[in-house]
Amino acid sequence: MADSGKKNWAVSDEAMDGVQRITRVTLHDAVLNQLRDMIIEGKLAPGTRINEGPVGASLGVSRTPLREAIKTLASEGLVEILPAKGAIVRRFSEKDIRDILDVLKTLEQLAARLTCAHASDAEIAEIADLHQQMLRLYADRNRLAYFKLNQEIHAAIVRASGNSALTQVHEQLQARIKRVRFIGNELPERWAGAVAEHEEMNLALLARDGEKLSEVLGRHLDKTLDRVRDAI
Amino acid sequence: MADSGKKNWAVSDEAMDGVQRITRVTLHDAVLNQLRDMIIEGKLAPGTRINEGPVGASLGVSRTPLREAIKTLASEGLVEILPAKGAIVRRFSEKDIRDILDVLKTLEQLAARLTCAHASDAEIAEIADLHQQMLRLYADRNRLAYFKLNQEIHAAIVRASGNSALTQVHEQLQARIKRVRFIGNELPERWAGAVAEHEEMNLALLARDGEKLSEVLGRHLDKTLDRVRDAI
DNA sequence: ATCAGGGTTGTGGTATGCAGAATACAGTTT
DNA sequence: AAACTGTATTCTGCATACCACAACCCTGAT
Repeated sequence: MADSGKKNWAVSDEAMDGVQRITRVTLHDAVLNQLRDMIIEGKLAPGTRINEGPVGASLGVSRTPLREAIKTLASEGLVEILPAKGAIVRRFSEKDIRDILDVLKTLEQLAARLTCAHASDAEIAEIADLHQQMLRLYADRNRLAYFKLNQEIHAAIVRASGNSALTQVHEQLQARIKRVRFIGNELPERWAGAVAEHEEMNLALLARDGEKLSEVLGRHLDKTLDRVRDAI
Repeated sequence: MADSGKKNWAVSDEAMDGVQRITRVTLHDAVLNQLRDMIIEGKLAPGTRINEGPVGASLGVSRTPLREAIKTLASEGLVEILPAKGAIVRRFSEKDIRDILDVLKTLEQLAARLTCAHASDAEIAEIADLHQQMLRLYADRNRLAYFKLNQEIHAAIVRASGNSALTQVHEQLQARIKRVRFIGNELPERWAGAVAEHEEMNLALLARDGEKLSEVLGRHLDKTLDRVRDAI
């Protein structure tokens, strides 16, 4: 299945090591990411219609790539497409959020066991490092940066599982509730509680105690619903 | 969140009960489903390039909806898009399959508990009915129909959980390995084993024994990897 | 054999046109 | 005034034409 090309390269593979592939970003991708961010950040509120004309114009893009991006967003569950009416930013009910959190919980618990069992020391150290950074952001009460790093930690734990299907699905569901999750967590005591749970998570991770990590993550996500409930 | 329109209808809601909404299928959707089926059924083999020109022509569709459908397929993980090169049907390695099955197992086990706890008797009866139909197809050695019903049973168990995020994610992952799963299961003894497991599943479901159902599903999916291994 | 050019193909993107559905906006009736 | 109806307008869904440019293919020269 691997690349079986046997070319003799003028430049050795060794020499090309740290070189990062140049990434041609298609307009489709750019628009997709832009729109996704706008939804998550709330610049496009739930219920908002995505009008191809104006939106495309404001992004400086023709209808074609815009429409492609919208279809992709629909398949990711961030917008709904009503035939002949267009796309509207999806609105999540409390049950939707609960359902998503239930699945996320299960996924992260699976990831917890896999990561503790298989991840490299380097990966774990990196997550622990993220955790330390996050603590500093908490000390500074830098909510936005804290939030982003928080999401990144969860994503990193899942990624370290080495299961790409798991990573992708987790990312998809995480994206759906990012918005509401950010709005929640506003009260100081809730925030403090979340940080305490993360501290537990970090210890379990460093000890490679999958069961413990799974248990803490479960609690963490159970409480998340309470934390965000009034943000819906 | 429900429709809060307070119009006075000339026709009462009662009278409009059994009326099924007319569904306009956009070309985008039609093409999407068609292509997905073609990939799952193997008419588009892994590695095949989806050439916009010919494919569009053979489907009798212009590039516009075709390209939209391709982007959606990419987001579903069924094709890969290489910028400036086009889309190729994704090829799954054994590790990919294993990863997906691991996630599917976790998801179905979650569904098992939810369904046994919350599903209506009618839903469970319907699944049991599907099971009986499947047994008849097994008796007839009707592999294709058996396979489809088999997939439908798994999907129905998940759907009965009432968790739509779970349902959607499950469907997405299921679609990715449908193909390889169909090719597997060819040897009679494997087939018989799968049927036996389904029999257990059915009993657990009727007894609403979530733990038992979860355990059987776990075994079932663990064995699935063996069943399909040589089909990769 | 490797490499450099040159033609071909196909994608990514834009612009445009058009049928038909949705919506908004009347005008009419009761 | 409220409800209905017909019309105008907007916007989507889709097709088509067109272009730049990257990728591929082939051939010829070193």
